[in-house]
Amino acid sequence: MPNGMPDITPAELRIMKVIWRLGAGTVRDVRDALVRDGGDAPAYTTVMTLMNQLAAKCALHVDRERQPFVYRPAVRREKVLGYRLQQFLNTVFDGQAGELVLRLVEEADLSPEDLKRIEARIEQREQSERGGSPESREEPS
Amino acid sequence: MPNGMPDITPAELRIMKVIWRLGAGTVRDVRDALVRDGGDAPAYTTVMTLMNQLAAKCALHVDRERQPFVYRPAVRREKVLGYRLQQFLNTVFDGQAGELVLRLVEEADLSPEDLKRIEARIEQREQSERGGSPESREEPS
DNA sequence: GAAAAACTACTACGTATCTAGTAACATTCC
DNA sequence: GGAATGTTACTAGATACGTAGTAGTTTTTC
Repeated sequence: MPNGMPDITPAELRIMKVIWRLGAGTVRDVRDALVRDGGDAPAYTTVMTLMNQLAAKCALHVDRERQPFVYRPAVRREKVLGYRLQQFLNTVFDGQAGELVLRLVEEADLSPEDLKRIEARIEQREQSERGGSPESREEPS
Repeated sequence: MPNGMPDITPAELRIMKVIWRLGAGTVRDVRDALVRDGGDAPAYTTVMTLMNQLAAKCALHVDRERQPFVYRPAVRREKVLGYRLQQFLNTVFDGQAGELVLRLVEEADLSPEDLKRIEARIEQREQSERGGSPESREEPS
């Protein structure tokens, strides 16, 4: 399967985040949201350039029937973030997910609730690792 | 405190990783290591360019007494990776460390040993969170 | 329906990054 | 010491990215 995940730049990612939040929107919608979010929003035409680039790489879908054009996500947030995470993990931590998690647990700002959730997830994983997956049966000869 | 962390590009980071591994080395040492590591190593002069850039931004220290010049790290691996992680966390996951860790625990390739270590670290953290200072034990009444 | 406003397409420019070459300089080996 | 080899300094080009303007088109508003 070709991976097909579009390569989204940092500036483009900022746009995607707004669109994911809105569900759909025009250039103006996105630009306004950015203005509201933080002080330093790019110019209207800059936002448009980015959104068209995103459409060109199939990260956004454009409805050109409506005027003004309505843009909506063509890739799911989870997919994109997962891809970025994979890239980061490989390039910075050489794929050593253990080291990365350890660091986060030690240094990152995690609430007690976060910690609980994480522990639960680990339990769950250990559980399924032991008996769980139907694929990984081992038949001793 | 000024942050002072040099901004290291992806290509530069590949170099830093070799130098951290070697402890110290010449341009040739690094280039040879890259050749051995993977198939597609950059040209000798490319490696030199990158190493000089790293020296210019104080990520490497150059001993110009020796010939050929000997380069060694001027920043610690932990610091650099930590900085990158912070940046990644903020730009991609909006600082939501919980979400990031959860994802890793679910999807990343973690060995049972990794999981154990992580659990231990979480325990430790919850411990110190409750009691505050490391020495003060809290006995439930 | 004409003026005003909004929107879109196309182009452009500065900076960063990656890559590597060329020429000059130093070292080594007969 | 002179040729061969290795090293360094400087330069350069290609691509990507962020940013935004201008001109032309469409829509809205009197």
